This record gives sequence, structure tokens and C-alpha cells, in this order.
Amino acid sequence: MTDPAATLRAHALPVTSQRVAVLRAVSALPHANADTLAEQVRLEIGTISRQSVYNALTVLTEKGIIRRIQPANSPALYEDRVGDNHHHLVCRACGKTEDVCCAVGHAPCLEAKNQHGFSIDEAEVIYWGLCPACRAPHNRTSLSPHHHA
Amino acid sequence: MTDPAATLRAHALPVTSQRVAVLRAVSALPHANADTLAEQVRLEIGTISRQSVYNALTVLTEKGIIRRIQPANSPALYEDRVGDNHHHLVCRACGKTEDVCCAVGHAPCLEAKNQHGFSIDEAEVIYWGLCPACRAPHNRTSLSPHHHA
DNA sequence: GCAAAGTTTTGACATTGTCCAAAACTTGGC
DNA sequence: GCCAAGTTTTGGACAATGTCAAAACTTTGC
Repeated sequence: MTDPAATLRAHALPVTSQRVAVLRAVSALPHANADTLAEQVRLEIGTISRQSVYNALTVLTEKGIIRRIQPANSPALYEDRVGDNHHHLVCRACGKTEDVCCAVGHAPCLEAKNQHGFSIDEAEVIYWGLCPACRAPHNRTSLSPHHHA
Repeated sequence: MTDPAATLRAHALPVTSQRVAVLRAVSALPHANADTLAEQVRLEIGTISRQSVYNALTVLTEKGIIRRIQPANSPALYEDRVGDNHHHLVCRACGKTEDVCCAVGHAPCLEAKNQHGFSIDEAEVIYWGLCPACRAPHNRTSLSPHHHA
């Protein structure tokens, strides 16, 4: 991605080492959770508080610089890739998450038949299944909820 | 719905007053969370433990008698309507949830272009937007996370 | 450099859900 | 009806993820 500091300035956000490092971590580890990102940030800048990680992720999400996805039975995951309206493929067993192209191509990319008077701004699609590793009965990947990518 | 006790027996589940009451509560309050359902059950049978509510909801979900949905920023919600592969429309402001017909009609009702070797068994779609009440700037419904229906 | 504004840190807390062991229940066979 | 076997319910502790609030520190614009 482009220079993280420049990205922050472009969105009128004060540039702090924590925010730069969080942004780099999200780029480096697509579909990672807050905890994993915090560990990655600490490799880069030594220490960061849990709250600062959440603060950075929240403000970056609000500005549209990163995207938060929240599959069932998983903590929130973050990714770098925004604005292309892609969707996700999640393994029910290990949580491994992959990107898939938008089924239709524009947002909301599906039309609901009866909108009940709602104004719809997004159609979120999650494909559920088993990844290649978890389909094999042996050699399973972790069942832990702390899946990272 | 059909007789809850008969439904339980049909699935080889011992019939307990708690399970019958939980099943009735899910029918009475579609898209309610575990806490709300527990309150409803207590209106019917007096008392029930939190654990029993979770046990009942879990076993009923496993048997396919009810369905669990878990939108982001919401506790799990339960519904009576199963097997028709419908989707959901959720209000970002108050959490109000409505059913919408399946966009295509069979599961998985959308084809991912690149499956990354996964075996897909479900395509979950959530439409996000604002319900009629929350679009009106005044007269808003609750912003609390404890939305019931 | 300085002051104002915003950010980070720390520690406690909230919510939702799960684990465990013991007591109570339901079921099926006699 | 009653007993044994198995299951369910209970109650309390615990776990994971995320949020709140106040004080100390950075960053920015001038």
C-alpha cells in the first residue's frame, strides 16, 4: 500500500507511531483480529496498549481506510482492501478467511425482494464451508477461535 | 407451529418443560436473543436457568428445529423459520431484523467465482440499512444493543 | 517553541457465552 | 407403579472480546 503516514494525513488524522504501525499490520496480515494485529505492532514498535489498537482500528474503519468484517463465532477481522465490494469465504472449522469477488459487482450487489421500508446500503455475503485442510480428516488446522488469517 | 412436544419427540429429544417453553418462545418472538427468550420462558413456566436456555437453543439449532443468526454487533438471534434459505435485513441503528426471500432460491444460493478449494455449504446474506423508524430523525427507536425483534 | 487539541495509557468494567460438578429429572423395562 | 440408567438442570465460576473514563503525553498549527 501507499505510505501509511501519507494516508493518515490525507484523511486529516494526526500521524502517530501507533496508527502507522496498526495500518502496516493490517496490510501485512489481511483478515487478522485485533489481538493478532497488536502482536504484530509490538514486533515493530515495541509496545502498544490494547485500547490504542482498538482506537486506531475504529478510526481507520470510520475513515474507510480499512474494513472490518465480523463473521459469526469470530472476533472482528480487519483488511486493507476497501472499496471493491468483495465478499468472504470462511471455513467453519478453522476460521480461515479468503476474499472472493463480488457476486454481482456493485453495492448493494443484490436486490432484496421486499425491503420492509428499509433503506439498504450494503449486502454482505459470507460463504460458509470447509477449507482444503479441514476437509482432510487428518492434518487438521487449529480449531481455536484465534484464527489469524 | 406444530405441537412443540411432538416436534421434540420427532427428533429423539427428551421432552422437558424447559425445552417446550423455549421452543414456544422462539415461535412467539422471531429474531429474539437468548436473554429475551429466557424472559419470555419465565413468563410461561416461572423460572429457568441461563444455562438451560443456552442448552435448549443449542440442541434445537443442531437438530435444525430452529435457526441461529449472528449479525455483527448483536448477540445471536433465533428463529422458527427453517429450511427455506431466506436471508435477513438488519437496521444498523436499532438492530431491527426482518426476513427477506432468498435472492436466488437454493443453497448455496450464490456461486462464488473462486472457491479457493473450499467446499461451500451456505451463502449467508445480510442486508444492512436503516429501518423506517430510524430514518426519521425524531422518534428514534432504541440504540441499545438489547434489541428484541 | 507554545498552546490547544487530540491521542495514548492504565485499569476497571460490560456483555455474551461456556465449563464444571452435583442434584434433580425423564425414560424405558419390569 | 418402581428402579436403574442416562440426561438435563442448576448455580457459580470463568473466558473472550470489547468499551469507559481520567490523567499524562504527542501532535499540530501558528
